[in-house]
Amino acid sequence: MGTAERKEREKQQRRNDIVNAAEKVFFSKGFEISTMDDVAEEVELSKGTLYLYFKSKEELFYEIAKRGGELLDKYFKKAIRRKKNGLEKVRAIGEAFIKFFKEHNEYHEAMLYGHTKREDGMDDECKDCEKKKGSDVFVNTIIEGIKDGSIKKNIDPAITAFLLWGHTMGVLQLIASKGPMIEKKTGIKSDKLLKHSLDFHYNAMDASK
Amino acid sequence: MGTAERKEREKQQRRNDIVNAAEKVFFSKGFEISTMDDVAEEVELSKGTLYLYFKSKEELFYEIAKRGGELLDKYFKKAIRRKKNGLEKVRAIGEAFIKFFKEHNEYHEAMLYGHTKREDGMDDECKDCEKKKGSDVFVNTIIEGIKDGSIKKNIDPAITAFLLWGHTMGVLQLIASKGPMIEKKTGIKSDKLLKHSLDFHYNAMDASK
Amino acid sequence: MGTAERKEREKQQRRNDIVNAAEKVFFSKGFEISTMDDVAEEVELSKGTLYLYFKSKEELFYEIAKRGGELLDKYFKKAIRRKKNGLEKVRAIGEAFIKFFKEHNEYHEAMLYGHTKREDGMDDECKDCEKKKGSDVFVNTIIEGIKDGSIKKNIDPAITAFLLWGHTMGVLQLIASKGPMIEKKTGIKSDKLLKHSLDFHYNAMDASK
Amino acid sequence: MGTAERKEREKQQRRNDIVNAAEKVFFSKGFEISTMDDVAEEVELSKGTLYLYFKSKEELFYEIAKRGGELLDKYFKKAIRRKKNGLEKVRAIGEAFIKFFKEHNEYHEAMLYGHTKREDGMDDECKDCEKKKGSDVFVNTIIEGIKDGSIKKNIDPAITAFLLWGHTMGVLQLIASKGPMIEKKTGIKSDKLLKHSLDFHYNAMDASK
DNA sequence: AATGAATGAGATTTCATTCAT
DNA sequence: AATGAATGAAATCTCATTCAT
Repeated sequence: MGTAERKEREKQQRRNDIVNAAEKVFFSKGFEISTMDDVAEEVELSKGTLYLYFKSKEELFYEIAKRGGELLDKYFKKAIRRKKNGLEKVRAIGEAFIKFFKEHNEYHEAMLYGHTKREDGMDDECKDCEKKKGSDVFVNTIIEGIKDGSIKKNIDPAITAFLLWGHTMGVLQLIASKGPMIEKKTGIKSDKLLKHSLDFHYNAMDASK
Repeated sequence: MGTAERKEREKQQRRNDIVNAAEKVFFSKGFEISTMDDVAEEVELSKGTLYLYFKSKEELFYEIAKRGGELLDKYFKKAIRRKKNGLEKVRAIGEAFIKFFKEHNEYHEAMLYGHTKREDGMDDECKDCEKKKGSDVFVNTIIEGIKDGSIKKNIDPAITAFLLWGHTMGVLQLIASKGPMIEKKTGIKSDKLLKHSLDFHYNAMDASK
Repeated sequence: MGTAERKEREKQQRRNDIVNAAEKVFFSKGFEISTMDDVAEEVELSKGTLYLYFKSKEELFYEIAKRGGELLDKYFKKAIRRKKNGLEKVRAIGEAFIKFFKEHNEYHEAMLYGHTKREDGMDDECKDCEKKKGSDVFVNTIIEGIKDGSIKKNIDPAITAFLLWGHTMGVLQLIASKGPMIEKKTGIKSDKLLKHSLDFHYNAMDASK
Repeated sequence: MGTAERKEREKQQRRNDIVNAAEKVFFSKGFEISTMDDVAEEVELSKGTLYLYFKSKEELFYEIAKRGGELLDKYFKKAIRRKKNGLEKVRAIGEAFIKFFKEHNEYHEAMLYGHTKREDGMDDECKDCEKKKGSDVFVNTIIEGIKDGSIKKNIDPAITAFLLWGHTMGVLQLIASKGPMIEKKTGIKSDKLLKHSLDFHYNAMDASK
């Protein structure tokens, strides 16, 4: 009794080990360059075994992006707890976003890649589930803010959420590729840029302004 | 006399031919998949010759992104002509941006790629020259607007330009990967999203508001 | 009492199930391509179990060829029943051969494969048992025909049987690979070719001619 | 002058070298088992180079079967020279067939394989060219024999040629797989079997009988 | 008896890059 | 300047077989 359960748990654990190893490799070498051999060596399993758990390199790859999304979602969830209205939650989400990429910059490339790649052939169930969640939080929070009066009534929640998401990603990306150069040339820190970007939106949607 | 000149011209011409061929191949097959063989066949030169003009596939690749940047720059230049003040110019630049990606969607992946990739080993001279130009237009126009009074004095030109750039790229990218889904789910068209994104900035910097 | 027997019966049954599944897989995918995984999935047993009953893929494979041979043998047995002399029996055997490959074309590749492959490492007990049977029928029938006067006395039963067998297989094979082309080019149907091939031998051995 | 020619010759030579090496490997290990690595090592070129000359293992493989066919054809051509009528030519062809497989038994598996394999994806130009030639010789010779009166008028040249071909292949094949066993059991030599098989046809088509 | 996770040696193929001519 | 043959390291994925439970 409980044997099947244990086995299932072990299987999940192994799957997990593989993703962990893949992360380690992918994060240190970059995605395109990393090979299944690298991952196999890191996790100390045979290459063949990898293919028992993931049917292609791509699938293993998406698992990482998914993880990033899930983790980001946790940041969001934690951030909006104990905030008293929609506007504050939006602000908190934005800050969580910044915090996430500060603390888990490794996921940046992974999630970006998920953005970039043409999406075909992936498990439909899994595909984008993380991004859906992410953007849903945005939309729902904005709607909440409109209802509770903290956010202006005349903005479109869907559009605003989409822009908030797109803008933040865009800035993060630009920072990733040009941040150091910007700082060198203008003295402006990446954090300041991000904060500006978010303030931009808060001010625009703040019902009290 | 003039022989050296002619030679130089021919060399440039050949270089150009190669980039043209590379574009054709890259745009039709996608970047990662395209091979130097493909390009060589398209341009009807031997693979070895390609390496006389570009020292790696990457460099050839960046040449395309550069072209995209230059073309975009032309769109900008044309857009701001005959606009009477900085604010209008900024607006025009934003619209030119949208127009550019509508008319030359092929460059999207190329320029995005330029954004994404870690930048090492590139010819320092070439690297980013196109983006510098692009963002310089933004900065200069904003400064002009501040001077002529059409743009609020209390904004930071560098930060604003950077955000304008990053936001627009971010939205474009999100549209590229999720645009169709967004339209299906919410009925919001990509154009509307982009326009919203730009209006966002205009309104925020418009000195008359 | 009877328990051991039942166990043995069950074991045989399971073995049978496996061969059935293997046939299904092999016949639908082709031999070289089929994998033990395919068979395991089809029979709803684990791959490991397959190896309890057959010590290699090859052995499982030969089991199918063997079955084909046994089935063919049944066709032969049935065909010669109620035939009054050796010559008629030979004719009947030939016709049974054609009938067999018409009705069980699936076995063609399997038996051919048995022909083609270098034979090493097979269970000596099993190897060729089916073909022995098959060709024995030929030899015995010819001997019978010589004894009863329906077949010429001056032919060598072993040689004739061997040729009958080889010729028929050769024609079947040629038909399998070139039959359609032949029919398209010359209008000659495969059946006609086979019949010709057999008539060839009957006439040559018919004592009354 | 002549440089291009020389280059072309060298290229053909190299192509030839590869096929030679492939033959050596394939003949000694068997086809399925042989790898491109084996061939590359034998010919002392890199694996990549092999793919410059042949676009797949299959194609390289077919080249060997083709060679076999061409060589067989030469045997045929040589055999029918100086024979005075169709019947004698048919007999000579049969003997050449036997001689060929005695002297170049290595080609047996190769050509058989060509027979067995489902034929798709091969260069249409090349595919079967050798077999076409081979069987055409048969048909033409039989027609010649009918015309010159050495072969019976009431036989169908196409059918007869086809049977002659199929029977001979079938016997050769059976000999290859069972020959030694046959000899052990019955004392009948392979040569005798082949001769019998051919005589069978000669007698049946000999107009003087 | 049955499982099924793990193996690991390889198979085929690709391609950026070099270099002798 | 141009060639293009050659390279060779890698990359992805497969699968018969084993073995601890």
